[in-house]
Amino acid sequence: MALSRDRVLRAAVAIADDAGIESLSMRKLAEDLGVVPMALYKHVASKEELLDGMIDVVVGEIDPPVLGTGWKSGVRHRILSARQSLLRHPWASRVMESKKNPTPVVLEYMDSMIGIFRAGGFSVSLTHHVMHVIGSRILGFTQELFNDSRTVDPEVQAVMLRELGGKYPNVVAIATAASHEGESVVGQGCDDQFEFEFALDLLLDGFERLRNTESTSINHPRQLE
Amino acid sequence: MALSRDRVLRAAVAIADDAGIESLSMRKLAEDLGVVPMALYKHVASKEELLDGMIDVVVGEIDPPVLGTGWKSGVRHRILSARQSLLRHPWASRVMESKKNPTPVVLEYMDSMIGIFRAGGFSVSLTHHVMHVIGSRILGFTQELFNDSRTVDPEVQAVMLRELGGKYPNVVAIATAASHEGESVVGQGCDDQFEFEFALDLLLDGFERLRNTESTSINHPRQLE
DNA sequence: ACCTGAACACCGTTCAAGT
DNA sequence: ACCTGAACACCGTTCAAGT
Repeated sequence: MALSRDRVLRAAVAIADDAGIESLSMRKLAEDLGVVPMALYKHVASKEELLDGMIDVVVGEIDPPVLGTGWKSGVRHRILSARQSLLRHPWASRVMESKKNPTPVVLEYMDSMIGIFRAGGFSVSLTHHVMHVIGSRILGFTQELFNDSRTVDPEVQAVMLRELGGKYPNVVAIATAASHEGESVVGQGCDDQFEFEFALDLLLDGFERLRNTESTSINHPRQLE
Repeated sequence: MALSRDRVLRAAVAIADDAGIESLSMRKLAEDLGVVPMALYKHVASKEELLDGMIDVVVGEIDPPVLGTGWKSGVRHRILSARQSLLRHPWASRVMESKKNPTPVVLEYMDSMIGIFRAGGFSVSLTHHVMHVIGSRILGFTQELFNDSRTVDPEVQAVMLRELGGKYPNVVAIATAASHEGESVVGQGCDDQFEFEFALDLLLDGFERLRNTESTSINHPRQLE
């Protein structure tokens, strides 16, 4: 019955699910919990942090990675499970896209996804491209991960990286390799234009292949599993 | 000097570009224009309609389709130009995703994109799948286009379709073909789960091909043009 | 008939006053 | 020391009063 961060987050998710994210206000949330608005601020520092916590609830519902079934089915199941979460909480992807910094839970999700590709024999560099391709499709936060590295003191950055490397080794490996020219540990982040065209051409080539084989196929060129 | 819809929209886009979409309020916009807040409501019915108009400004900046260079380069240039617009106006994709109904300008953009694929020899059905794949990447509104068709009177729907068909023949062709079982003109819209898996598998197959050929290639398996 | 100030019903968050 | 009501600085939009 006592108020807790968990109870606050779950009530907020329920409001957003039922009435839409635009109906979620601190005052409405407090009312639903039978509490004075200011009481919420003991469990979340601000509405911003409330939204972060709500994203973590959604990401926490994604199935853990299934190991030993090959990278392709591993990634496939993970992404389809993520989609189920996002369908249950339609506000989540938009909220995710509106934030500049991923939460630890989101980083953890990305790290384990990267791990699946690496274990499947993908090079660090190819994994990086591939994460860009699926990133904006499934969870729209990848591109901004290290985008402020230019304005950060390189020494502070190195410390940050070493610290993060303990918890998210795969993410750090990708981010480090992203400096194509290698002038610094992280460089100026990765070449977004390159990544965008990489993804675009991957799709266009796929479209071309489908078009060329369509005559030998029916309506749906691919079976549902 | 006189206030006009166009001047209101351009001022709103300027605020969102400079200070972020969260800084855009009717009151701030009025102040920037040297006008009392209520004066805006003669040119836009509500903030919602203001946002629609702003999206139209952004979409209006996308280059018109280049004809006669083949579907692949046509689509490629169109999408890269759309990306430039969205980079100039970083708030635009999020606003677009938050709306349930596309504006006529957006429909027009989709219609001409579909036209490029059709002229390039893509079947209606394949064009439909392919639009789903790029839709959520480039402009995130495709999926919701006809999602309320179940709750609409079929007769009203038929009239709507005939009317729309004049302006957006390609969009209507795609939407009509989307009823896989053909029980009604539009049916219950298209099978989102199928479309999602179609896109996912297209990407996974592409990843696999890249992985398999990576040993014979260097860092970037694909040249920038 | 047109225009607009004040008002209404909200926000997220601060802060001082009360216990 | 803790808790919280009132207050502050905002919203989008309505509406009646003024011209």
